[in-house]
Amino acid sequence: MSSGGGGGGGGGGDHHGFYNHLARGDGAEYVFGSNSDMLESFFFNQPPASGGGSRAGGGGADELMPPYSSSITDYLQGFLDPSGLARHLDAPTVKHELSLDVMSHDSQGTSGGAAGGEGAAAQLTPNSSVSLSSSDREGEGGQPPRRCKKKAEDDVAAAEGEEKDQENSTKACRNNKPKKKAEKRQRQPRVAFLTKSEVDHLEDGYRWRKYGQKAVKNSPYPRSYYRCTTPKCGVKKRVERSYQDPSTVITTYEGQHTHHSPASLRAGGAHLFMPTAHPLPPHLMPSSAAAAFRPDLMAMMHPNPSMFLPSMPPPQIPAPSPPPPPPLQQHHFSDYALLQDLFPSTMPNNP
DNA sequence: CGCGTTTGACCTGCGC
DNA sequence: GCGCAGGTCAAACGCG
Repeated sequence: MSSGGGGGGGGGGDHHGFYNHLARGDGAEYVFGSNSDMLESFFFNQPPASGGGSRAGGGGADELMPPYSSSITDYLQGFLDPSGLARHLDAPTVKHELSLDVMSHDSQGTSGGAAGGEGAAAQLTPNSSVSLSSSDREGEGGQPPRRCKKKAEDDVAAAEGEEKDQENSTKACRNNKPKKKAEKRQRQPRVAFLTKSEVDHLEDGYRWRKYGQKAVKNSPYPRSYYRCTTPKCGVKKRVERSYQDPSTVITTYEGQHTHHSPASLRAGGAHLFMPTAHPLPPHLMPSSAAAAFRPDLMAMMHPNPSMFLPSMPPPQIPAPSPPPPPPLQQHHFSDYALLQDLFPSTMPNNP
């Protein structure tokens, strides 16, 4: 509904390279990346299935990892859902993935973010400093107190044509809602993905229920809010389209699943799926980790002309002597340019 | 009928 | 304190 499906297309531009940016001050931020060009890069930078097999290599990433290695590992272990990966790869609308951004939020991140992709954009500054919080105001599966029902009142009011009474009763009811002022709203760590896709809601192996949609300031594309439908699982995700690059979908996950992916269970892949709770879609894992686990699937992820957007430069047909992969730093810079392009308000001019 | 989406209203936090 | 914008709720609605 919302976005007219990738129609905007255009702005794509040069979206090569990958992100492996990690930053920490008092908080954590990770930006992994993935696209067709960077698959090899992941291989270059990290041994498959090594302890941090899922880490993004290169740069100063490694030295930044230790404090968060467990979290990252947990996240990325969760990526290893072959069924989800396979299904994702089967989806014709998904062109390729651009990045994932593991971020943590405290209450500061809940509002007032940068215009446009707040979730992802607000955390893309390399020097950002956000505390890692693992609690949520809704607690483990605990929903906030529900508001009183309004329907009965509405019906009665409508029947009697007493709009004022309805309004009063509604407001009075809301006033009865206990307000937890002392408990500051806290967020669970978030993970944002930038995904090249024509569809907003990407299949990720979990079942989601949409519970809201909001217009995003300075963006023609609305933001959709989803919640995991599994009982006691409070994982949420937000899906929005980048207004700078309409072909890019920003998916932000919040919380950790307390269950396996239904898709992985159906596909009999549970044995491959690490039991670690995590919020991330299995198909959005760093490619090297995927390859380490499923080399067969990895082959599917290599550049394929049919998987490129019109705006994407045509894939290089391997010449008899294929050119060596570009230096890693080159990826870094092109990626940073992309991030600047996507989130100009949050990216410093120079890395 | 069950489940998921749509949509308007309301809540909440933050900046000015 | 006020206004704005993000986030959430829940009735209404649609679909299989």
